[in-house]
Amino acid sequence: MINDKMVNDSMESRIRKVAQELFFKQGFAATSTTQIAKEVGCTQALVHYYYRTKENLFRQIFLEQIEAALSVIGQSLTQTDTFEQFINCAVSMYFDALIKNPQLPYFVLEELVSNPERRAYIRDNFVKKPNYAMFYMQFDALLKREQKAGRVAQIEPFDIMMSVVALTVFTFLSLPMYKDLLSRTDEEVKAFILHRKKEITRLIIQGTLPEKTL
Amino acid sequence: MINDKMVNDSMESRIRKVAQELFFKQGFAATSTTQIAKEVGCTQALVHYYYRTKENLFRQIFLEQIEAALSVIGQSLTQTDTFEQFINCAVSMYFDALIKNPQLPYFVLEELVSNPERRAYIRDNFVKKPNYAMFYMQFDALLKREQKAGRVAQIEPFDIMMSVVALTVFTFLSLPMYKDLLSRTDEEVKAFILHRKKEITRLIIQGTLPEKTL
DNA sequence: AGTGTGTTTAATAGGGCTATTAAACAAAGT
DNA sequence: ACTTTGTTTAATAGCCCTATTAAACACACT
Repeated sequence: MINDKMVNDSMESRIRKVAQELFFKQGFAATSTTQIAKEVGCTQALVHYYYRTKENLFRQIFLEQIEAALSVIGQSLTQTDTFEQFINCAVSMYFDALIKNPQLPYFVLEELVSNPERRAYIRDNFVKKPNYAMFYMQFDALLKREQKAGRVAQIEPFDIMMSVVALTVFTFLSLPMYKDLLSRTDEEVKAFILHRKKEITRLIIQGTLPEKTL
Repeated sequence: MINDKMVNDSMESRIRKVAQELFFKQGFAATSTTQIAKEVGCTQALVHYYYRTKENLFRQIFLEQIEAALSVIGQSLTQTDTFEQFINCAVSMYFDALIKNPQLPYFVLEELVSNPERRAYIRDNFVKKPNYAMFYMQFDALLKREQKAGRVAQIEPFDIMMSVVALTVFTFLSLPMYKDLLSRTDEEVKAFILHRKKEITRLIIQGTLPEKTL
């Protein structure tokens, strides 16, 4: 059995892989090309040979991750019909994606918060792109349809999105604190994530029921 | 009119004030004592004269902020009787506190996530202290009482806390993105915060209603 | 005037960082 | 055998950082 990583163990990809791990763990500022090189087992000059600048190396990794994260969201819309189905599906897919990549939320947050230029870059290259607008319009249409049918309360689509993202993302942001402050084992952390997934789905669905049914 | 800051404009406190602003804006790693000194208008040696190390200076600011943030939570319990009142009060106080200090959530998050030693420090000095446990027990008692009375669904107190904190904190974490990615004015940002405050309160209250009333 | 105390600066040691450059190395093509 | 091309290293320039030290400064007390 030969997998991707064994085939692709060139220095270039090893550097990239190690860099990603370290950037995820420590952020951009706290990670040096020297440290990356040491962990890879090559000289620091080689990191610059392949990627020229640290910023360059970082940007490649960052954009790839953003793109992957955004693509997850779009998928859940094509597969569902009712609002409840959509929430179930979206939260589930979101969680599954982040379980495989639990440091992603913090990584993206840190680099977007601490660097205004990166925000400008994301605005111009993602938010303004038709993909994003289309997703939002599709979601808006689904929601309006369900609201007309009396199955969902009159809440702004943006509010629902915000709440779902907040609850989901924060779960992963808080993991290091949950683990260390409350002295939890890895097993307990895993159980906590799955528990929150269920509770978040429940909260959103109940919280968006129309008044009539209350 | 003479206020605190005018009276207390000694170099020591000016350094501390500037340091806090910069740590808030940029985080620990990205802020240098040289930069602090430049902004204050003194030599970098003076920063070390008063605080000896950068870590020391940081820790003083960090702990003060944590302590202030935690004290806010406790207050809302003493003033309320029903669960709905409590949620209203807690979210409101939380929001009001963070509106005055919008960078606090990111600041605390960053330093807790990126530094395991600080987590250990917080665990030993705050989580294990009776204050925190007492708050949790009080909340637990209030919740159980309301659940018995059939006014609140059977949800774990920890889940409710997590959801409230997630929704509140994330609102402020996302502000830079909300502003820049969606090109919002400061006025719009302010309105957004107040809007989210209302929606979050609504979501939590409706999301914790017992089945019978649904 | 002189002494002491606390504040501030200039200078610097010592280290790590990014990025570049020239040289060594390896493998393939001719 | 020689050249070419791509990979890797060693060395280093140049910068910024933290922390320390000795010296200058200011002010109060006697």
